[in-house]
Amino acid sequence: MPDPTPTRDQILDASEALFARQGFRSTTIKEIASEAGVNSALLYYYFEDKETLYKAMLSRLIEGLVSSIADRIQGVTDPEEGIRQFAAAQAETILARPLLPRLILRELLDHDARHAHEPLSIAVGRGLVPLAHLIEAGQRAGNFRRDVNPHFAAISIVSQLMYFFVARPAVAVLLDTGSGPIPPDTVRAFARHAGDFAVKALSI
Amino acid sequence: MPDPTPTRDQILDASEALFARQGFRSTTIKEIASEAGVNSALLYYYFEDKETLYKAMLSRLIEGLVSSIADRIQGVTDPEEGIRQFAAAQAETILARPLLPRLILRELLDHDARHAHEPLSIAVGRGLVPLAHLIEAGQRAGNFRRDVNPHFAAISIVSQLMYFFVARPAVAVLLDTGSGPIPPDTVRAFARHAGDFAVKALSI
DNA sequence: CGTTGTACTAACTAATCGTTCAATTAACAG
DNA sequence: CTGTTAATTGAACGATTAGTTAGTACAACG
Repeated sequence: MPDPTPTRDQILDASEALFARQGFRSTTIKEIASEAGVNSALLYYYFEDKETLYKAMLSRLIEGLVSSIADRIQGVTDPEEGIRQFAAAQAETILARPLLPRLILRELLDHDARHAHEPLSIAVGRGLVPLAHLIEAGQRAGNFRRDVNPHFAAISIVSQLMYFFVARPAVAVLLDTGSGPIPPDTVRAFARHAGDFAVKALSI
Repeated sequence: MPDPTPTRDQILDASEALFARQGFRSTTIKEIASEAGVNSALLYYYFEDKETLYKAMLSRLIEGLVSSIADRIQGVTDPEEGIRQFAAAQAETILARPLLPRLILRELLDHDARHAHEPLSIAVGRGLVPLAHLIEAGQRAGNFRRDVNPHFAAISIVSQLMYFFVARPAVAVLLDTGSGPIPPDTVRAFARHAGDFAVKALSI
């Protein structure tokens, strides 16, 4: 991990936005350079090639990501409260960086492509572990049903908000929202629903 | 919708597989032609250009899709049973055509790109409507909690299996499955879990 | 047999895009 | 100022790829 410089960060910011919106292959070096306000040759001064730039961008992303949500449920002892917190934290993380779900889903979809970056898939998978532990704790405490696979349940919980954002065009049809981004109030309402949905599904 | 011919269908089959795995931009005309066993210029005999081919492939997909899952819950009167049937139908549909979720998610992600095809997003959104109706029926009948938004709940239900498939690399990390496709038994087990999860979340 | 239309192909064109490189400017130490 | 290194650029190269064109094979039909 090389030292961050202002220009280098501008390039990473630009590539994050464009890769999220358009994907790896549809995003050109010149587009990124233009968005970052620099000459396209400069990207090769800071990064070896397009793929390296992409992976550097994902690495920077992972650092801030894994901690952000997992930390939020670290101190929580009550499993029910932990699940609600998790959903809320997921929603706030995404609201703060709306491009995140698209970036992650694209990476998962392109996992077997040449430019893929295993660490992200692994990080996403590992991000589910504390959630599964929380559910197991609830089962041991007698609050949650024991006939539920904690791993499956963890997937069910994260899937809701992920899909909600990524399937925005379809969700907009159903909710009759406009074509722009989904209003933050609606997002928070859905996050409360998702937490509630999971807690009710798990509780005895 | 032009008359289907064997060669035309071969081309559509090949493009479906390749677009699902690699996305629109990463898939070349020659690749599709090679997979279909024909010369690349022949694609321009049957289709105007790459984008038209892509849209034709999606149109063919939608026809068989919307009916397939929606029909399955058409005759069902018991809402609880309907939700379980929906999850099972979703799983069987995907098991029969494993490329479906990736194709749909890619299209949703690329919705604002040039090659996008609104009809699919609309079809996916509309596919949720009968599910929402089922939940409303359950609420009226007094079986389901009334403090749940039926639209939100419909999203929660479909999201589970969608994410389960699309996030395969991350799911594999959590479940400690290998790198290949997830075993059908595991898929069906998750589908049962998803139906159960939803029913328990909704029931009073 | 000649004509006509359909299915199909090899070879080419034009444009795009990742990448390189020589040259220019900015930063700054002595 | 001067020399040295780091940061930045314009212009070009080479590879890839969507799309075109001109033509061939062949069946149907008169």
